[in-house]
Amino acid sequence: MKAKRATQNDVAQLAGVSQSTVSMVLSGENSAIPAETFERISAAARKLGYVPNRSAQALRTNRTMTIACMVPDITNPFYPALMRGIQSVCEAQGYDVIAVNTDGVADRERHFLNWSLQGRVDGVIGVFWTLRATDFRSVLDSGVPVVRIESARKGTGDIALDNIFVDSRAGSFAMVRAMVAKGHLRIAVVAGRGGPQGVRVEGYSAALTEAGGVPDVVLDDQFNEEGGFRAAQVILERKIHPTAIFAANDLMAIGVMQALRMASVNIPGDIAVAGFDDISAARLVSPALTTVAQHQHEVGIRAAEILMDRIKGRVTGRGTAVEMPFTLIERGST
Amino acid sequence: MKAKRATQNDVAQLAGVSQSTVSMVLSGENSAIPAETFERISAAARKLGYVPNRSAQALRTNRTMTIACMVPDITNPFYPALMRGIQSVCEAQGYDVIAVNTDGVADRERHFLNWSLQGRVDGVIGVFWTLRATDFRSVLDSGVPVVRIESARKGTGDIALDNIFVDSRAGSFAMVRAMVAKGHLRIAVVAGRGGPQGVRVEGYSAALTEAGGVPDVVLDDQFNEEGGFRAAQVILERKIHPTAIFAANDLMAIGVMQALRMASVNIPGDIAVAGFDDISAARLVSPALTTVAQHQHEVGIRAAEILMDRIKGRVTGRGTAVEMPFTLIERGST
DNA sequence: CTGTTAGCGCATTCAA
DNA sequence: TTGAATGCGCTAACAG
Repeated sequence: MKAKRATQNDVAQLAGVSQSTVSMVLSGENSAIPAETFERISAAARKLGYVPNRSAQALRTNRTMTIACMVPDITNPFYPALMRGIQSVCEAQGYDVIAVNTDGVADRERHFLNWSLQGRVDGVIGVFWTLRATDFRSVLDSGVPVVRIESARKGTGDIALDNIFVDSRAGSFAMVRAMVAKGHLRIAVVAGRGGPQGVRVEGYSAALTEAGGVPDVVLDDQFNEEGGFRAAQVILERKIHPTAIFAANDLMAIGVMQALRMASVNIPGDIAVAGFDDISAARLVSPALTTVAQHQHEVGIRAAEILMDRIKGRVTGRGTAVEMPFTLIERGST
Repeated sequence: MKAKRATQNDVAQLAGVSQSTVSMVLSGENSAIPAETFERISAAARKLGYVPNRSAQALRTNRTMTIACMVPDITNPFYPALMRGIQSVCEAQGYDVIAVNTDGVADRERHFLNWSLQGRVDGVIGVFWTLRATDFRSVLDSGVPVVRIESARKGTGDIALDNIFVDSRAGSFAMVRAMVAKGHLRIAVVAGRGGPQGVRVEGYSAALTEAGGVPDVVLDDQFNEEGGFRAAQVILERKIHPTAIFAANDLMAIGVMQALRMASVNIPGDIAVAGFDDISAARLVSPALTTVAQHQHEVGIRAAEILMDRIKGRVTGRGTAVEMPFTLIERGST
């Protein structure tokens, strides 16, 4: 067991050449290598089952050909979809994409961001809930680009931190306005504590106030179905119910729907429900969920393109902020 | 820009000690270091913003403190849940967990498995659709343990490949038998082509034949909602409909339900539907989906424990096969 | 207690 | 066209 892996040295010995020649050949540097030597070395490598050691390679070249996708919670379907978009771009350029869970907590966000300083990845695309622009300074200074996915336009000062965002506030605003247009005025909002949902609540409040309604915010610690479920129960316990509930993300909206269904509340007859994100489950629940699409796959693609531009040096200088569109998707739940 | 990162050498110089002393101190080897020196070095490190280079560390120690979770498709909610289980165990022991998408295709499965040979991870937990036990030989021989998550008991010969599985065939069998018990005999099965769903179809066929029914298998290339949706449409085009549809995973089942709903077919009145996996969406669709739970979170935990035992050398020798239980979950869809 | 020495496996310059 | 030499940043003997 524990056979040592073959190194270039082993290959060189077997092929009767020097290690550096092996390196040349196996690096694919076409240059000036006689077919005969080439063949001999390749054969030796194959015979020994030679596989390059990436740590050594990385140490030497300072490149890992790996991109990290850092997200709060991979079990939220929003993120896997994002990752797929990123992957489609990065892999086409020869980069592997790995995903890690930060749980949206400071320690872990910092921990994984540190990977960049440790030379483990060549670039980062991530959703960070606690880190601020300045937290990225050292990473960026060390030459590892970062693209941050945000929910509002953010300034990055003179830092080379790229932002890509969908304007969540505007999305919420539009959604709530649409609900108002349908005759709702008593609209409650259900959101997670912390995280990025503050701006969505803001948009909600603005639209509702504008229409003459009174904001009614119910928060829960969890951003998922459970949180939505609990929040909805809180709402249902009151004497007077809202005519509509807007959830700050689809997972919570689905939880809300479940609670309503359990309480035999008709959707959308008694209470309409809307969400945010347009995860794939949104159109599968019944009634299908009205929501604000963020087009996460496209966001991932665009983010990856921005990152690649930095990595390839096609873009330098201070960070950019790219806005991506949202779309109101009206389905049966409203 | 591109400030070079501080190395132990830089720290040593600033602290007026040798590089090896810095290594000792920063590696946390408590041993015999005077508090004074310790402080001086720590201060210097802090001042320079020293961060260890993991590539160098890995090259030297042959350990990365990283575990890879390799799955076919991270957008299938089954896998993120699995990953969470793995994470809970590995991180408690100081290992980071990363996730990668193999798409269940041979090239990519092999590509990522190769990571192990490249010294990028210390262990692998994965779901592999195309690789066979012998494909893991070289990786295992090189000292990187692999735990494979399977859908049936598999022999691993004398290879140190650990398996953990839920008996999918038995799960399907039980589910179909339960459907038969409810009076269904014309039961169609909807499954993806390739992948692991063959054994589920087997279990279905066995149970149905036993009851005197005739297997009716509808395949699609995709394992997700889309595939299920298409397959259901194929079924609905026929003159005679089944009274129940069993889908080889929940995603497909949800697609089936969507197709039925669109065709105004009552669930479960006209056609009952059942799935496999018990992803979290299963209890959120309407009617809630009857399914076979695989307890992916627990499977992840157990798999990680097995992996850690190997990594820590607590277990050696040929591979094991651990069976995990499934549970029939009856909900509104049947 | 701390410094010296020796690589880990590879890419790369410089000679030959 | 190939080889010898160097060092990436770090850990781990081994001396002192």
